[in-house]
Amino acid sequence: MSRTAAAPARAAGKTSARVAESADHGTRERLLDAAGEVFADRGYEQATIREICRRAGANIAAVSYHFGDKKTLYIEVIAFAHRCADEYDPAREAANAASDPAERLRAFVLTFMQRIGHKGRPAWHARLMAREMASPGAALDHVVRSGVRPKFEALQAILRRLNPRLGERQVERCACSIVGQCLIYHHARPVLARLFPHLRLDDREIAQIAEHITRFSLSAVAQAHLGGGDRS
Amino acid sequence: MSRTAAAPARAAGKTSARVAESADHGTRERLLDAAGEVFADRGYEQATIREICRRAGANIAAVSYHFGDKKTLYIEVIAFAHRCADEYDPAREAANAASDPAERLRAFVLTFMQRIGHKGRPAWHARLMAREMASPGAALDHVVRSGVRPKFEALQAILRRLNPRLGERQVERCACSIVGQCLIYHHARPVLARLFPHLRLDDREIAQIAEHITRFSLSAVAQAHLGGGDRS
DNA sequence: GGGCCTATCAAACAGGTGTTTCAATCGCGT
DNA sequence: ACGCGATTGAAACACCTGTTTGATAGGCCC
Repeated sequence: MSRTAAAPARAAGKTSARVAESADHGTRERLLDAAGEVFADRGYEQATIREICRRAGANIAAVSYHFGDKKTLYIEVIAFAHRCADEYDPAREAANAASDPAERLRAFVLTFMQRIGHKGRPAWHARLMAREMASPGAALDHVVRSGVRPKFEALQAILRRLNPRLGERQVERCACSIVGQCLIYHHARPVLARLFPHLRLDDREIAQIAEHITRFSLSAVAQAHLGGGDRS
Repeated sequence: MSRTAAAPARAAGKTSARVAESADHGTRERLLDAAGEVFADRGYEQATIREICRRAGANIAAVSYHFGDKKTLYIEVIAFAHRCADEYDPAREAANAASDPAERLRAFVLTFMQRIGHKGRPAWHARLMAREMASPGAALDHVVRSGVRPKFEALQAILRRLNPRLGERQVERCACSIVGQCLIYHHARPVLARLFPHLRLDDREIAQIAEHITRFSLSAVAQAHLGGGDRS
């Protein structure tokens, strides 16, 4: 019942090697793009295949045909977002690889905040990640493994260089503190908008907030006696 | 169509003044309790009336009868959670009213973290609030006005006493930084669980994390030159 | 041109949702 | 005991969800 032939969905993904740029480029990619936006806006459960297909100008059966499943579509959207993010990142990241740790932290926070804040068109990548972090979906493991963990370890490396006296648990908790400071502007945006009506979160303000978070965290990390727990 | 008589739901809410403790105490309150838990766990859209009624041991029509609507039930659950939280709080808060600001911050963070972390039975209040903060539902305005804003202003008062040289915007951003550090352990719990398998978030660890956040923030707030933006 | 695979379409399907309906039951005042 | 309102019960309603179906074109190679 659930798996009749399983051929069409796989066929589109495997055998269309040379058609991937002519015929497939139309619906399949348009579907990925629309799905990313809808998933980022509404969340996995709340997003409907019908709206995705409507935005992509495709038929309702297109998702079933090209991806076979809503869950599979979601996973491939995550992977697609990942590919897009990866080819946008390494330039900036490599450039700051050699600079001093404080500058690296500043760049890390600024990049994070910019990705979160931008409401612009092709910016559902970060929103999707944040959404997936908040409510675990089908692709959480994949997102964590290849998206979140690398960033987190990069941040932890920066922290260790900033203050070599920090224990491993302290490094982890400082990383959580920094990421948490950034994420609240995404997770609690509606609340913050009501609390602080003057909040606008445009480019200038995002840069200011990133600078605040950077200095806030630099001051804190510089303190050696952050302890309280085990030093592991 | 949508509103036939509207009598039964209102009748239960208004005319049952003296029955509110005998007959109503059974289903209505049991419904509120179950709904709070389900709403906190699954979120508004994902929570089903059938599961709420099943947990409350009530019929499917009970919600429609006692509250008339799923949205109305949700709003009353928020109000109910608020009532419960208010009668649990002022004791602790008043006790620390006179102590020094650093101790007040420590108490604030610890209370916040305990409420967030506890998975225990009657602890869906904070989880509900956090859930509502992340995804704005029907009762967001009410939650912010009477639930979040007072806490936030209390925190800002503490910060002003900690460092009187802070500008107003800086106070706001420091408050966001502190709340953000706490909230990540709730919003991103599944991710953190995968990133740090050793994380257990029991009472002892929550106390340690609260202590970390407190010291982290105290070090940062103590720095005078946090600027970067306007001083407003 | 004739088959054959790929892609799209409208329509329908099974399942789950919030809500309503109407009969049956309970509790209590008279 | 009776009657009446408040409350509960099982079934049905209309709607929306993801998924499947069978038909219909379109391109491509032999």
